[in-house]
Amino acid sequence: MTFDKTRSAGFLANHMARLFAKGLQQNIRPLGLAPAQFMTLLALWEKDGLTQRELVALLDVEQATMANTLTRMERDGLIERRAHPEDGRSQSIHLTKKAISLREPATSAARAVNGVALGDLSEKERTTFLNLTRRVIDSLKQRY
Amino acid sequence: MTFDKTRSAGFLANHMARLFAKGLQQNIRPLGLAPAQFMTLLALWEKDGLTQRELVALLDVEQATMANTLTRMERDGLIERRAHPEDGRSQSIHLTKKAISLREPATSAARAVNGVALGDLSEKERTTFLNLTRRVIDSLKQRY
DNA sequence: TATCATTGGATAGCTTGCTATGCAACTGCT
DNA sequence: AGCAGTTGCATAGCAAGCTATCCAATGATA
Repeated sequence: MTFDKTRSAGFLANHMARLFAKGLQQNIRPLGLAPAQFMTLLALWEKDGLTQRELVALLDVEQATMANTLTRMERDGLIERRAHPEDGRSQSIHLTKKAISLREPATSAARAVNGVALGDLSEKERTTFLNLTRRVIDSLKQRY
Repeated sequence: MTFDKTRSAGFLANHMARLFAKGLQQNIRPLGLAPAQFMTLLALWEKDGLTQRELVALLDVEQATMANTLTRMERDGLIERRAHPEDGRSQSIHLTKKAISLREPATSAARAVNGVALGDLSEKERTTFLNLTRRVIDSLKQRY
């Protein structure tokens, strides 16, 4: 059995992301949220009324992915799509009261997951980990 | 705009994994492979004839996920499911000639992606990155 | 031995990602 | 003004992840 899962960065990245998603999902499911919805809310909590195009740029997902996520969020009463005053093609995305009220419980649930994940690392190691991860992301983004 | 994507480990993990998958997909698509199929092949190249249950344990995905991936791989002529000689419930998974012949090109394609991803890191930093990632995975696995 | 619990897989149904297309609204140019 | 290109979204269709269920084969035990 020479197959070593622990030596490929790609394999590890996939595994880690799945575990993060699993933890986050467990924690925010009681709130009626799914992980991608939470990520989208993170952006909208900071600045309500963004357009889909702006959300795509902020979260770095494909436009089609965002369109579908927004449709589910609208269905779940988290956002409203309003006609954009200046551009007939686009819409601005606005939070509902429900979505606004979820900010505190949802972000603290997410912080809990991050806490578990980094629980075994020292403060210095955490910083190193985040910095290295950012650099890997940058390298990948440049090429792909 | 206070929303800082670069400070949440979970957010970064998701982003990094998506970029890895994107790069891998670009590189192995010409071979007729998809990322999860490649991961599964990694295990089977090392040891042909594993059962689904063993693959689930090795790759740490849910049984249902693996069942579906195997179905697609069977459809694509990469594997065969054969009746297990000792247990009527299970089947052993065997590679086709096609799958065996893909080992070299596919693994070198994957190595190329890892190379790009870690391209900006020193040898020492790469080791550190992999070690920290493994520790994060361990912490998450213990709790979730 | 007959029953009950466990185990290996399959299936249904959902989210989130992707690529590929199509369409309508805007922009720029002549 | 009109046409061509660009841009913002929506939709279709697929892969891969998950949970929840179900079924059949095995195993354990009364």
